[in-house]
Amino acid sequence: MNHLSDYLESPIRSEIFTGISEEMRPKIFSAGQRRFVKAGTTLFHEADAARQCYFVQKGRLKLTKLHFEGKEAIVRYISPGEMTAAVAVFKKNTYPVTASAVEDTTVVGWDRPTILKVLSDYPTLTINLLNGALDRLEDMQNRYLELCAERVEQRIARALLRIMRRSGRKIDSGVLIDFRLSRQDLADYTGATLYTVSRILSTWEKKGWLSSGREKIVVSDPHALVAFAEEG
Amino acid sequence: MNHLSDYLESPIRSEIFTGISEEMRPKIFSAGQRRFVKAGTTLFHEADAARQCYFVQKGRLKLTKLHFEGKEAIVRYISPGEMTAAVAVFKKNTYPVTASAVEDTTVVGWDRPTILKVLSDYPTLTINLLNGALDRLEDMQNRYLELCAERVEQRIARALLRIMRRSGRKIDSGVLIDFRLSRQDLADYTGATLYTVSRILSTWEKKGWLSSGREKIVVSDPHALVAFAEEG
DNA sequence: TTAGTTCTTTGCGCTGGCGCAACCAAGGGG
DNA sequence: CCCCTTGGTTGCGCCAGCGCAAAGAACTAA
Repeated sequence: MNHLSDYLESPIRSEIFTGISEEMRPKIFSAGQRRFVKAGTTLFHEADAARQCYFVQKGRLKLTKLHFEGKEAIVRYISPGEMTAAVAVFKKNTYPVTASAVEDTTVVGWDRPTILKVLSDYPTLTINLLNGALDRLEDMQNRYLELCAERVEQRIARALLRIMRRSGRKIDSGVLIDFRLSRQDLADYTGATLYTVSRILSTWEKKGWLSSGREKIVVSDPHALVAFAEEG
Repeated sequence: MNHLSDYLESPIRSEIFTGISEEMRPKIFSAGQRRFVKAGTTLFHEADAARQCYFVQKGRLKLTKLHFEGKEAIVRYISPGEMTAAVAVFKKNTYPVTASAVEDTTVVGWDRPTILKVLSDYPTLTINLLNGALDRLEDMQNRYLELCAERVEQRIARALLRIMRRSGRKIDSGVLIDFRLSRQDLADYTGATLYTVSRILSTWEKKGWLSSGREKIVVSDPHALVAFAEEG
């Protein structure tokens, strides 16, 4: 028997602070600036000069890349406890993505001189950052392979599972994805279109695998989705 | 007037050793083991325990990921002066990709304890590794966006340009891609099929943009390719 | 409550690109 | 030199998924 909670990750996983004692963390945070990002607004824009890197305390960020006409791809969602824009620390570059808040979000931001100081005080942090970058690289490579090798239906199944694992909340009827996620978002995340996503979710709803509303999805049978994603 | 050489990168770019004095480099190399990888053979396999990371001295590696039935995706080509499998250093993980030699290749490999020692002796190296990982992440994100937003023709154009920039050699008739690159390889690199790639290269050959033979491509009009890739 | 906006659903027709099949061309080993 | 393997080309049919259009549903502001 499979339990719904088997499909969820532990709520907050600040791998970034692994090896840093609890007492030190407030000191690190106080070196940065806390900032509130209202739902729907933008924290930083792709191609802007990268001045700060951020830690998400509460809420959720959406990282997107825009293609020159119209289409956008969702690169990743950032949950509480994760960092983003590490690029701002090490490269005198521009942001490679746009970060916007899916819901009201609070972040802590450090500018380059500050974070460099912090990193030299706590060398473990550099290693943790590198680990994070390697994780994201691997994740991206996996999604790239899926995009090459699988058809839309499978990719959507995987996307739902991936998002569910990181941002799912168990409720009576199944696992609720606990932020606003539209058909368009899922399409941008999987390289499909809004129409196709809508049609596929409809079929799955009829099969009883999930139930969905406006910008809301509850996965009621994750196991069926997994089976579907794995099968040929 | 555009010169062909405008489209090429400088031949060897060991960003990994930026900030490390020339005298030190032999010491770092001698801490590792030199290894010869015959064309067509495999240096390491996806999912094997990651024991060593590698620096390519000569030749060329192909990094691929295999999907469970059949299809494979080319994640990246590694040219002389670049490192790969940094994951072996920091994570007690498995390799996320397979590395095979496209041509006869020599690498230097370090196992975890050795490279950790080296890194603590030369802290700049850690930063350089992180920089490299961030570059590759960005590259992957770009290709992901392209795969979502563009059609095959454009992706193939971009792929050719990308490969040409890193591995092109100027000859009389244009820029020669200086390793064996089959239609299948290009297809695996762009998420297309062998047939489609073949058809597209044929059309471009008729237009005079390139000339190609068995596992060989010479781009004679890079500018036309750029224009094609950029246009809608 | 109403009007306006934003998100979703679904029918329908179209097409980019896949993939088979059959054939051609270039190496390479003996 | 010939044979055999490996890679490339091209015609043909097919279908997954796109994208328009039009209607419906849910939220929002006034």
